[in-house]
Amino acid sequence: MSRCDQCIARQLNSMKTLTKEELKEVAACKRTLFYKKGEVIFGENELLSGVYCVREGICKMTKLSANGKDHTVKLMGKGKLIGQRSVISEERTHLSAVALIDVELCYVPKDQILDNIKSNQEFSFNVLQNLAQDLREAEGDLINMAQKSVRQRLSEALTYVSKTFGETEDGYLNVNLSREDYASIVGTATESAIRILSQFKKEGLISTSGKKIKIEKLKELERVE
Amino acid sequence: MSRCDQCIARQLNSMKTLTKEELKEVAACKRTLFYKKGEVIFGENELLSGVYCVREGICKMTKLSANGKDHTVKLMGKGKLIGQRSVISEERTHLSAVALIDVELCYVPKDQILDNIKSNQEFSFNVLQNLAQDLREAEGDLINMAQKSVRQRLSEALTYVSKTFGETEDGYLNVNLSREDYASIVGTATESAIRILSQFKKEGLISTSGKKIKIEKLKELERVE
DNA sequence: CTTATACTATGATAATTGTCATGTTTTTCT
DNA sequence: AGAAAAACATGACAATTATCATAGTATAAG
Repeated sequence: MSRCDQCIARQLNSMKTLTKEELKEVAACKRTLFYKKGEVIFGENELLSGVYCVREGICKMTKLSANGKDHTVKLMGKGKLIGQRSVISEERTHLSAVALIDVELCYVPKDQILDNIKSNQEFSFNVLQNLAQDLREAEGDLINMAQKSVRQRLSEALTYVSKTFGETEDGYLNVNLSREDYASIVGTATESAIRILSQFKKEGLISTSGKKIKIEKLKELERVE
Repeated sequence: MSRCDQCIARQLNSMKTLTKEELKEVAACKRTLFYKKGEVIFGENELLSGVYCVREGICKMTKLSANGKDHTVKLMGKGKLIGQRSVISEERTHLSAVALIDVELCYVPKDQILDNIKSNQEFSFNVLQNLAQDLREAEGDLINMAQKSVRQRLSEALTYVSKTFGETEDGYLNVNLSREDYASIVGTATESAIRILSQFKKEGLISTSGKKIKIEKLKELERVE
């Protein structure tokens, strides 16, 4: 049982507004969990008894479709709280959470979260603002899906991964997702994602080395139509 | 300046948790507004100084796309609070609000809302739950957009309108949207929406009289692929 | 009532995207 | 290192959806 007050991940979400006392309580009841790439944290339609704070790594939130493929609704990196929505609305999960790469998570029982929402006004308002932000992003994604081509969406996925998870010294994306992962994020067939990445390569917008991707011309990639 | 405590619309949202005293304050500062079909309540990228509660009618929340068409993200019927997200996250609007049919709205200054969020814990938690619910719906819509065909999405739009806004005695939808409205909701070209509605007619799933639509075989319409 | 305007309808065609098949390359495991 | 598995790549073709053109129909305004 480690302390929470110096956790970097905590600084990135609503828990930054908790008092020292409240943090001690969280630290006392939390558990640290490790999942390997591909492991399932929870599935669809489950009842959660707590939320998971991403300390290290990235999870994907996915929904299985009728045809057996799954769509990645969003990626959760360091500091993101997984399961918050379900816990707050007291509903079953409608997405599953899967480790996209190896992850370290802190599990916090839901009562700990709900109690703080009821007692700490600053915390509560911060959660509210975060949810509002999430809602804005979800609506933005919806509009992108409705109005933009696969090509545009894939170019945005690449720049998103670059900006959110960074690049190595030699310019490659820090996180190496498979073509299938990209297809699932963009909402297209894996072959289509592969084809368009090949186009981007031919056009000099990106280059690859194995499954590693380097963005060569960011400005032009962002202007793709 | 009318009273709020007996307003039906209020019962449908977080304001149902306000105390009599708080409601009096809201009643004292609110203004009732009327917009005709097609009139704009606010545009994209605006700063809002309050929220709008739908007392009567329906508004659509839309986003203009690069090609000049706009996409309808959601419909706001009786009791829905418009602008709540922007006010809470203290950001500019990213959608515009337009009267889909004639509407009557109550405008409530944002301080009135924010003050109640800070002082009334029950209200605050209710707003939180509503936002969580909205987020769930937005993610659901995103997945539908990614995974379902235009035909499926249109059939869902029809059943949604039927269930949400009801039907007349003779079975026609209470709200008569244009084909263009449906296209905007479904995220397709107007011609495609028209074509598919024609197919539905031929298949006996719906019938029409002028622009009025009647769902003939709900179960089968819901099973459309 | 009639004329203008907006909405609905449908055909023809093009563009985008998905599916299936097949082969190559890369990674992983022993 | 070598075999097996997974991921990547690409062609051929099918299905879906968008776009353009054109015409009919309903609705509102004068």
